[in-house]
Amino acid sequence: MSSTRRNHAPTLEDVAQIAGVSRALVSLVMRDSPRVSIESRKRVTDAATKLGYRPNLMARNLASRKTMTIGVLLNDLHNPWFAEVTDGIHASAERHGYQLILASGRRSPRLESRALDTFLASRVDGIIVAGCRLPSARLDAVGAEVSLVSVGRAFNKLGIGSVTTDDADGARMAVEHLYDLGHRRIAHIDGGKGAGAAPRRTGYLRTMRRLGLADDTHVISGDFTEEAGAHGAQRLLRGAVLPTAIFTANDLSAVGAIDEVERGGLVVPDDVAVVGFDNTSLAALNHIGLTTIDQPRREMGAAAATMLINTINDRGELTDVVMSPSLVVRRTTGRAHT
Amino acid sequence: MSSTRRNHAPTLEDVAQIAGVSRALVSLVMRDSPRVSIESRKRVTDAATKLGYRPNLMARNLASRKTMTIGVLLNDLHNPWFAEVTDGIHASAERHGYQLILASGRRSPRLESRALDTFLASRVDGIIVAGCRLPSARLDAVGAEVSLVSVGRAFNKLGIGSVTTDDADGARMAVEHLYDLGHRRIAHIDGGKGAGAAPRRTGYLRTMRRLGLADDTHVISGDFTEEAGAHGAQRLLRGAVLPTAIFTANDLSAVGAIDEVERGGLVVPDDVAVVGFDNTSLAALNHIGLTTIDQPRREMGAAAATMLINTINDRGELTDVVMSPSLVVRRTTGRAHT
DNA sequence: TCGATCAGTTAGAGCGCTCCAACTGTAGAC
DNA sequence: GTCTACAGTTGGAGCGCTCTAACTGATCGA
Repeated sequence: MSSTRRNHAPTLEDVAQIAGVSRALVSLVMRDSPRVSIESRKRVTDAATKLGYRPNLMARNLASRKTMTIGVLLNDLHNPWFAEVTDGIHASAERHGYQLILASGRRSPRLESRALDTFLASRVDGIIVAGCRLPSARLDAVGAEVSLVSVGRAFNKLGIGSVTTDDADGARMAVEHLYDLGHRRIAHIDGGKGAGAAPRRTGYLRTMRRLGLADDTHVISGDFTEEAGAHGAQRLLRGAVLPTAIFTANDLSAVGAIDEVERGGLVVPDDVAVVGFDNTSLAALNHIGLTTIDQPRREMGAAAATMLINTINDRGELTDVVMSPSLVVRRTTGRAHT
Repeated sequence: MSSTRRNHAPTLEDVAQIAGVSRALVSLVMRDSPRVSIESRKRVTDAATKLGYRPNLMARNLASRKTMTIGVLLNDLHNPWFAEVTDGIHASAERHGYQLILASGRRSPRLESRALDTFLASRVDGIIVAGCRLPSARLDAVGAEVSLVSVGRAFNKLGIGSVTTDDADGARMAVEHLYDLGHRRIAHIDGGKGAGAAPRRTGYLRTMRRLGLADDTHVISGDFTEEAGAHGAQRLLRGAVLPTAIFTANDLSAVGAIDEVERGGLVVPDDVAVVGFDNTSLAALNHIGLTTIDQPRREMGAAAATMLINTINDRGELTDVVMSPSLVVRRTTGRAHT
């Protein structure tokens, strides 16, 4: 063991003693209270730096009954979407003086649930769940104890806020974009039970019907992974009638699908066009150049954090915010040649 | 505000009162002490579930003077490397009963430093920094207060542990692989001051020299980003003598470089071969198929966590662990045609 | 029968901080 | 000169828990 490691970190008491003032005064200085004289302040800060004093958050939070931190539950650290949403949360939280503690659910509802327990035990002031797969009832229970906002999945329930993109409308844009390029046989590889998958699927179906393409409708089930995209594309390639375009539930699946299509000897976008969803950094990689539906990920994160913080401070209500998606055209879509 | 939100969470005291026992007994039950009678245990747990009691971690940690949590500082949530290392840390921490709190440095030393302050204020039992860019002196100061392990960057200092890959050896493998394929003019787009960049650069230089290619040596400065890769490739394409192969400091740069090469009308790997470093999920995307140097990312994370936890419990020392890289050949390298 | 032993339980003193009410002393009002 | 006002400071009670030492009855051997 490092013998240089301090056994007992200095406390308020120690600082007070050195500075020759009361504990309460040191506490005031530490919290930047305006009603401390200049000289007292200096004596205290001098003593504090001399000792290397650092307020103990546990004690502070226990005494003040608030933590100024919000817990953020990320479903999957591997998907860039979460990193981008987190950036937005970070920005807003920082502006309001809140800290973040992150937890990864690693795509497992069990771990997600455990992380929420930890948040509750730590008495965070609020919780944001991103792309969470937990059943609604579980979130209700959590929401009853602390303010909670969900990003990427709507709940439309009192007591739980949400920030989502209009997924159905995004799907509409994707389909219409392909339609405008002359595509008719447009298939959809969906996201199964993942956050936002259902409305994207419905949006696809509805738009196809409206465009008179009901007979060309084809939904293949997936789960937001690259593998699901590849597998879905494989099934399409084996089918009797090849689609001229594929709309996938997210970017990762799109990448998987593209690969499988190319592996089958076809060219994207000439033989098969592909549209993703999310516009993550993955889609933006020039080498991939994926046409996709943009979600304002940073803004969504920021909106969620702001709503949460306002609620915590009784300056607002938890609501369901829906943001607008937009089409980003890159190189995986082009005129239909068939 | 939700009127259903409980104003005061139930405490040990409340549970004790309902169960008709002392506070201390409830505390024992909550910590699964073996010396509580079956019936007492039942009365307490019944009372606890009835009240929806949840131990307050702040209070517990304050009283017990340990937190059973380790702080993990991730430099960049956007780079898949960090997600993969975190998976390993998670696994080990879980096995030892430790919790994780994550923080993102967002590629900014200032934010990294602030996150470390929060960790210290929260009195975490130990800290793991991944890909950290903070100056050595700052980490020394932190390491003096709490056990600290760095992943991806070695310090070779007492009081700071590290888990790294043999970056120089990885670079050797990359260069030798290209050499074996007949390449001679092999350029390197480096990672500047990023973690691990220096040994990779030296490894490249040394190997080139050993292979008698000192005159073909060409280092272009970069910073581990896609843009740096693209920019580096651009400079190479404009140069008098085109290299037949590029070895980049990491996968992200490799992707940027490939794109720029293809944009210049050249074909990878026929005209220019490319080797990355890290073997992140990005390289593994079939659509990219990047030949790269694999780091055992999960293992590195797990090793760091295990070392840290052992140190915390006085069962081990902080050391510098170096893991072995390995070559993963995919589709961005092939025989030299020139 | 008596003390020793032991399982089970408890009171009480903290952990390091915040918050409140109360205090001190100086300045200004009259 | 007294009274109020106010800036600056303080003691002490608590936040919800853990931990130590001590306590209470059984149980048991001699």
